[in-house]
Amino acid sequence: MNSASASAHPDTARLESRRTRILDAAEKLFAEHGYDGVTLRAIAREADVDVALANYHFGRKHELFEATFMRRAELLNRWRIKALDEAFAAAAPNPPSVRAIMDAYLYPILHGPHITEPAWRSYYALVAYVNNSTEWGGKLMSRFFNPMVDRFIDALRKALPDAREEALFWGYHCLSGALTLAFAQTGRLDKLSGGLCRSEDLEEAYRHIVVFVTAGFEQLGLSTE
Amino acid sequence: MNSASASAHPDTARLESRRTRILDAAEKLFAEHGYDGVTLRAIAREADVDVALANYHFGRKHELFEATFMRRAELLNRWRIKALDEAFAAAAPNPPSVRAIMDAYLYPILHGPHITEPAWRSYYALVAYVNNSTEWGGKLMSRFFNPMVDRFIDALRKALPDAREEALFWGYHCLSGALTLAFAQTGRLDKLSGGLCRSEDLEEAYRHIVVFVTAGFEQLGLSTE
DNA sequence: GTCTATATGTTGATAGAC
DNA sequence: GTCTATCAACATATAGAC
Repeated sequence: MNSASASAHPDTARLESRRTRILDAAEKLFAEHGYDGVTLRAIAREADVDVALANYHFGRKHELFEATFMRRAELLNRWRIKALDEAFAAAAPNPPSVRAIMDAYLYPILHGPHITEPAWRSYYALVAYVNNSTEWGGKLMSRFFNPMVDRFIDALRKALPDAREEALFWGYHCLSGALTLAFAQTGRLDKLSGGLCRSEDLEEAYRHIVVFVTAGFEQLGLSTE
Repeated sequence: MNSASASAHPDTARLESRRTRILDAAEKLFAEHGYDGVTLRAIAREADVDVALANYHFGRKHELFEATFMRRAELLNRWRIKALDEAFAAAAPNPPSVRAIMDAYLYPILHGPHITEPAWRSYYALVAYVNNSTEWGGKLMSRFFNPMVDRFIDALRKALPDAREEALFWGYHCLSGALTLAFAQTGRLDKLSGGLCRSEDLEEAYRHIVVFVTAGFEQLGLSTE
C-alpha cells in the first residue's frame, strides 16, 4: 500500500483531510481579507469542499474564525515558553538578560523552516489583523496569548528590578506592535526603502526588532519615575 | 442671524453638512468593523442620510473609504512636518537629536485637545486597521504618509550618521507598529496589566513609546554591521 | 460525513422622478 | 442634491436525503 495513514483509518483520514483543508482555506482567506471580507462560500471553494461542511465541522462563522486563530496559537505558546525556560536554565541562578528574554520571545517564531511556508505566513498576517482590530484584538489576543505573555512580563520584572510596572506593560505593547506589523507583510517597507528592505523577510525583521526592543526595554527599565 | 456661515451659502452649507456627516459616519464604522464589515446602508443610517447619497458624493465604496482615510491624513502630515521643522530650527546648525525627532513624530498626534474627540479616536483606529491590513497597508499608508516619513528618515540619517540604511527603515517599522497598535485601542493592555494601564490613554502611550523608540533607534544607529 | 435544496435576508449600485 | 424604487447577486444557516 502506498498510503499507510490513509489505509489504516480511511474514514478518519478523509475527515481530517477535509477539516484541515477548511482550516487551511479559512486561514489563507481570513488573513488576506479579514473576517467580514471572506464568505463561507469562498472558503468552501478554496478548500474544494461543500459549503455546508464548514458549518458541520465548526458551527457558526465566528467559531470557524476562532478555531483558525487557535490552531497555531498553542504551538507558538509552546515554542516561546520552552525558549524562556531554557533562558532561565542557562542564566541560573541569575535571571536571564533582557536580550535573552527578547530572543526567547522572537527567535522561535521568526526563525526556522516554518517561516517560508505560505500557511504560516498567512497565520502571521491573521495575527496582525486580529491584534490591531478593535473588534477582535482585546478578546482573542488576550484569550490565547496573555497567559504566555504573563510569563515573559514576569521574566522582565526580574531582569529589570528598577522598572515601574506600567513600563513593563507599555514596553510589551511596543514589542507586540512592532512584531505584528512585521507579521502583516504589507510591502510598505519595500516601497519606503526603495527596495532595500523587504517586509516579507522575517529573519531580517528579527535581527532588527530584537536590537530595537531590547534597547527600548532597558531604557524603560531605568526610569524609576 | 445666528449662523453666518449657513445663511451666507445655505445650499453649500447643507451640502457640506451631508457630505461631512457621511464621512464622519464612515470613519466611525470603518474604524470599528473594517472595510468589509460596513455596508453603505449602515453608513447612511448612521449619518441620517439617504443610501444613494454616499454614491453620489464619493462614487464607489472603496473611494469613500479612501476619502475617509485621506481627510485627516493631510492634517497629521502638516502637524508633524511643522514640528520637525521646528526641531531643526531649534537645533541649528546641528541636526536635531533622535529624541527631538521622535517627539516631532509622536507628540503632535498623541497630545492636544483632539485626542479626546471620538472622531479622532475613530480615525486613529482606522489607521491601525489600514497599517496592518495586507489589502490596504502597502497601498494606502504608502500613498498618504510615505512622503512625510521620508523627511523623518532623512532627519534620523543626519542624527545617526553611523547607522546602516536598513536599520533606519526597520527602526521606522518598529516605531510605526508600536504607534498604530496604540491607535487601535483594543483594551488588551488593560486586561494584561490587570487594569493598571489603559490602552485608550494616548498621553500615557506617548510617554512610554517615545522613550522606547528613542532608545531603539539609538541602539540601531550604533551598529555598523 | 457529505451534499442538495432552500429559507430568509442583505448587498452595492443605479435609473429616473423631483 | 436628494430620494424612491429596484435589480441581480450574494450572504449565512439549516433541514433533510443519502
